[in-house]
Amino acid sequence: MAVSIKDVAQRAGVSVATVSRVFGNGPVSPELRERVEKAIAATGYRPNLSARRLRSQHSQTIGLMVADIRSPFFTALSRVVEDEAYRSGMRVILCNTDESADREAMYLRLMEEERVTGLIWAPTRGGLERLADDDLPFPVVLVDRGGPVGHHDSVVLDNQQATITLVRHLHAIGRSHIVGLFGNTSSTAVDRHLGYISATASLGLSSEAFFVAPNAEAAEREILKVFSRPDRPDGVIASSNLMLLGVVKAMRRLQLSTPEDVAIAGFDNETWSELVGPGLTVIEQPVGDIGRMAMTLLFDRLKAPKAPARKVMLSGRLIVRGSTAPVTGLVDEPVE
Amino acid sequence: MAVSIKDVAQRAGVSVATVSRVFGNGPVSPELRERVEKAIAATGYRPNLSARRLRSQHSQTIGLMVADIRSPFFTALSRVVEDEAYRSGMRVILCNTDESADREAMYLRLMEEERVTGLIWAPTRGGLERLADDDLPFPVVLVDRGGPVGHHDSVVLDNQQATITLVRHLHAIGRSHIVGLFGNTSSTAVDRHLGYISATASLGLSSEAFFVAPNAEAAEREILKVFSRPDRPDGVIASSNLMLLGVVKAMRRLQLSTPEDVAIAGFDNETWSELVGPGLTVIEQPVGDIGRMAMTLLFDRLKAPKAPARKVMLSGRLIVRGSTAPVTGLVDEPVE
DNA sequence: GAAACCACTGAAAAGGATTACAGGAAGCTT
DNA sequence: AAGCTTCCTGTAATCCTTTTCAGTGGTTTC
Repeated sequence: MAVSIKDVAQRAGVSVATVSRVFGNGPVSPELRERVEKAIAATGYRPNLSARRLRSQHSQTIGLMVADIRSPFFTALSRVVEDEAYRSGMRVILCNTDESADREAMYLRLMEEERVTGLIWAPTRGGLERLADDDLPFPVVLVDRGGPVGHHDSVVLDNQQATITLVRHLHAIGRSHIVGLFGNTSSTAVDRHLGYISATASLGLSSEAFFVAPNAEAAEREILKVFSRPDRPDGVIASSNLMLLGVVKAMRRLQLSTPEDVAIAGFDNETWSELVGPGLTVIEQPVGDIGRMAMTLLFDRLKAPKAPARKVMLSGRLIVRGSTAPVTGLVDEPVE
Repeated sequence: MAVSIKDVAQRAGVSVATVSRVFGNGPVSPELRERVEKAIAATGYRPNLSARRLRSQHSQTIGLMVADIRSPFFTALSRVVEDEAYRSGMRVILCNTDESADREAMYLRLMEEERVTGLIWAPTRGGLERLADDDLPFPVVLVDRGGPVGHHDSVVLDNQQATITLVRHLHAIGRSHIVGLFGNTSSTAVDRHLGYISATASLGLSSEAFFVAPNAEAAEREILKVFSRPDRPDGVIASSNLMLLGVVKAMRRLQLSTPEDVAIAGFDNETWSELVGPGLTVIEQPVGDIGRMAMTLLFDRLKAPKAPARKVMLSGRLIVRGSTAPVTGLVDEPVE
């Protein structure tokens, strides 16, 4: 049996309340405090967090639910959230939903059982819909994927604007047949698609969007299919990091060169983004700010449960690299 | 106040013991079971895990301590560990130590307070040393970084052999001046360095190793320094994924081409490894197997606390890509 | 028909902390 | 010197479950 607060109290010749107060910074005379601290050191006592949580009725735990921690954006996000949490003496429970609504539901139940203080969640579209009905016993901050501002706080990239920026950029370097490749599970893709539609329309460009599972393999397959048609696009915008990699792979497979034959761009900046092919043009998400803002929204919500929901949109930053470098002699200009 | 087991019992007209037994699959008559289940559904009751853990004296929680979840190997590892854990009804507490012994110590204390069932840990060299003294109240499985088989189970790549494979491969494509770049915090780097020494020696090659912080920036700086000297190496082996990216960056900066001027190779295969530069030659670690084996060792250890410690070594797989493609006309052969 | 057994069920005792409450000693005020 | 604070300290209740133990009623066995 592990040493409990009772053993420490006995050894220090004080009551358990006093030992507890030494931990909780309650009023304890210097003399007793020292005796207790000695007893703690001697016994190697460690407070039992389950007991503490049960009695004090707060778990000091927040949940983090994402599709897959291996997706670079979520990797970075989780690191920020964990750091912020530990800094405030909180613990994080991480769940990978794999974009499955069933797993989301299962993990939501787990969150309830853990009595989490709050949840930071990048929901699927299905999960988002269900969330409207369910009312959960803890505050939820949606992250990365928000939907319209409704019952819950959220912090997302300004996806629409970011995609408009990408389309405009491709247009500016002389591309006119730009296809969009989007994920088929998240609201993020919906917003980015909206931006794509709006930008192509306002520039008088053709508009053609494809929705696939948000991973490299599906993206590669789809692009291979699209590019097997006679009228080849000269630009591709991919809605995520991994999908962009799929596009690059497809280009290799088709022996098309970037940016000469096709200019490509996407989302999320990583260490390797500048090293893939001629360097990938991307919208960099301020993932640190997103994570910290999510935590801030969560803590604010805990203080003011009734305050109106807030939706925070952060802007992305366009990083231009070789994959969208201007190519002279393209399109109308005759090649020498 | 949330609904507790008492409320459910009352509503179902049974004792709390019966409700508890419904969850624990104890003996309950079909009739009562149904009444209880109805009451659970009606009240939306969720068992309180803190109370359960306190009473039943097992936390169903395992700790996972790694340097940084953003390091690709650890990202993948954490995903495997989480999956396996949830499959067995366990939860995972993830900690990022940033290679700091202080943070390791701090998180070890946290693990004790959480009463974790066991810990999977990629320790720093300092942490490994301290571990010999400390005796922790839960089993520890070392992963990725093992040191000599001592008091604890471990599962690691056969780092020495893997590095020998890399050196031999570079030699086989005609490189003779191969430098090694290793991390300065982990035992992994020590083992890889050993392999490097042994391979270069047995092949009669020069041997020159550099130890830096295990990230892209430090690696890039070091390589820039090394390559500013008159006698330029024609091969580089980097001890991790991120360091290899640093090497690639340095090559770009120096305007050296790969593999013509310098062949480079490293560790860990990622989605983007084949897309960086001409494709990166790497040793792929069986990270899925490593994670699952770690869990297996942990569970075995729980069953047999006194059994002798086991050290499992798994072999890596060499994936040859463009960064070490044979170049005709190199070295001795005259260029036409 | 008594004994043994079986399958359930409930009352009550943990499990290890926090915290409301009350008490005691010392220091101040009047 | 009585009365009031102030500052510590200890007692005991409480958080929500699981689990032991002691039935209870019914069935089988001899």
